[in-house]
Amino acid sequence: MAKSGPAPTINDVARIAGVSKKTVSRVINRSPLLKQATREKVEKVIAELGYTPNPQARALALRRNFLLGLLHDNPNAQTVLNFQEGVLDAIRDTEFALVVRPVDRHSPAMLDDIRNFLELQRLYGVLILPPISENDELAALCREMGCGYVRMGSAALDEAEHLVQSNDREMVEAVVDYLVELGHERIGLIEGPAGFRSAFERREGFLAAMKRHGLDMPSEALVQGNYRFNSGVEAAHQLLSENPHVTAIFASNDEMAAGAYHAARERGVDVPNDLSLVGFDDSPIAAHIWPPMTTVGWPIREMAKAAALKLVAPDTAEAQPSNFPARLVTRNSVAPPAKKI
Amino acid sequence: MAKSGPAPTINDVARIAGVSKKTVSRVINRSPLLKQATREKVEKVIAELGYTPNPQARALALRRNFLLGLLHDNPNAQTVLNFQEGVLDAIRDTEFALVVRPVDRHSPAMLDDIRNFLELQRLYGVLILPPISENDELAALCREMGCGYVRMGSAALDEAEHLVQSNDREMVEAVVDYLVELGHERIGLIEGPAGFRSAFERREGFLAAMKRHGLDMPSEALVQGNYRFNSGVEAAHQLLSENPHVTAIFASNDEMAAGAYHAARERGVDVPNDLSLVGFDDSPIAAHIWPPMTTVGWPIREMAKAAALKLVAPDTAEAQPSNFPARLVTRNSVAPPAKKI
DNA sequence: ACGAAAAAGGAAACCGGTGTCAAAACGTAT
DNA sequence: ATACGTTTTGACACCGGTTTCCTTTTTCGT
Repeated sequence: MAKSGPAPTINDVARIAGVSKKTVSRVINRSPLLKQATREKVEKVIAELGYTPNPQARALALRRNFLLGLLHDNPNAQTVLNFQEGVLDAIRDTEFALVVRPVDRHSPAMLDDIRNFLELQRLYGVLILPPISENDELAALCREMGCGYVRMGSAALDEAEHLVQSNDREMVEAVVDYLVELGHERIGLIEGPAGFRSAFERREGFLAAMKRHGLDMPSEALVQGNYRFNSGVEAAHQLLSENPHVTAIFASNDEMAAGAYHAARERGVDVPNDLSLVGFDDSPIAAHIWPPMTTVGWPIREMAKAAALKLVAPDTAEAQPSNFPARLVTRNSVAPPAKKI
Repeated sequence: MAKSGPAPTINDVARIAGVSKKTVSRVINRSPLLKQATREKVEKVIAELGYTPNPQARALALRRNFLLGLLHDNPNAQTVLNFQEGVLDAIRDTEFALVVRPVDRHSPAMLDDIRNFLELQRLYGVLILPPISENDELAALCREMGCGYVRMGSAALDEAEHLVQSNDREMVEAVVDYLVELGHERIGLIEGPAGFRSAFERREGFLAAMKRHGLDMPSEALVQGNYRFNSGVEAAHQLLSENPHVTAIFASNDEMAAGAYHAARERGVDVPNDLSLVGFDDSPIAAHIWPPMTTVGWPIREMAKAAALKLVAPDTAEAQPSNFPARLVTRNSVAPPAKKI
């Protein structure tokens, strides 16, 4: 294998193999109309030279590149990283690569930034993670710029072609069913921030299930957080102050649920004996906090893989589902409610 | 602004502005030898057309692209993500983009995988995160392939040009000093896995400080973990069983320290009154666990930015330090040792 | 053995930029 | 007006692939 010096090009291969560029190109692209002997001759030279096609030249000639983008503004690092790994699962051993782009949801220039980014890089397509995946203007921008896109979301945000969906609402209903089955009747909700579709879905699932069970849901039992740890602390304090008879709290994500643990401990409330807690996302903190937290896990890595395949191999991805089932991860933060005094 | 259709090319701009391609190219590249009037004329057309140079064509002509790679195999998601953000800080508003590549340290094919990746993508340069940044073969591979690289590390792994370093050893010494100052004398160590330079540095710092203070360090007070939560649980159990008089434990990272919390709770040992715990990394779990954990934080985002600048703007990066100071983050997992019975 | 169809391979143009080098335009001194 | 040195600008080749279109070779039926 040739070590250093300028990398061999298709011309070098063609010259040494005694064929034309086009023939080499045919070998690379597995064109079927090649004589076996020719193919082998060229392949031998390719192997000897350690030739690899120049991706930039290829991209220019093909008028498309092999870059997938990941747009995210996700408060949960583990989620983002798992997603990256899932995408890599899909594109490993292909010529695609994944470029990441954290964005600032709160910046008024966000859309312009992304437009610049897309213009500059001319990506093959982008994958969009919640919560910004819920931004319809962003999707419109992608369409306008002719950039493929797939959105992850907890609702039917877009056509199946552009969507990989989890069923948050259903899962939250399952959480409530589980708590009710254990005997809980006064259940508090720490919901996520306004404007987040996932927060909306999770709240609606919660309220629907409470209603279905004929349980009372006073407005003081619903407090809003912002998906971050600290807001969970505050929300839990408020909820428990205003509503001391609550025996269980569902928080819209694990960070806030962990905040609720924190608040409970500050108040001397024992989890799970005095108060059951359930989170959502199955992020690492859920497993590492004490006692380990019952939560809802969604198969993010598989979803990421499906999303990437929708872009790079839409034909096979049709076989890939758009809707993914989450599952309840039962650990030790839930117990039957304490007996009334 | 032109909306759809094929993107305008340099030829379109040249034709409409009535100049040659080369002149347009000069405008784009801010060549100083252009008449002001010409420049303005061309700029006007560029603005009207919404023209952006095709990055692939540029990359081909310049024989280099504008892609930075991030190679990592990091157990800590938050660290990786912070690093990504730091790199983005450096390359925002430039034409560079960041492509990520998680690798599997345990795969025997790791180096081949990375070689393929580098050959395929022909990146401008790569940033390498610990622990794989400690792999010298990987650095040699980058050099061999003519790919720029910068390694993050907790020791002098490479020349300054290729290195951004944290001073783990010093910081662990500071941790021990802090504990000793509070009165601790029997301090346990949960070290990281063999083969990790950071684990080595942290252990050496620990042992050096203990020796400096003239403190005894029985071999049972040193237990090895693998940087993961569960190993912290086991290590702490072992350590506390074999060495019940220990009043403080330093764990080589926060995950393992969190595991030690877990073990302490299982044993009915109160943190911090019966046992002080200190971690390393200042990952989110340190702030979210109860009681909040004292740990060592390093300025990963700034380090990432410096690392990226070393690749894309080495002249300015010379001004960027290679060595970054960490700092002790004191929270509530440390207290003076309980009085002897 | 012959002709026609099919298969295989090559020449040249093209993708959209940049580098080289010479020509054109300009300014100034003669 | 002419000559000359500087700025500005353009023509053309090139980066390393792919595509189009056409020629050459092979295969095969009769």
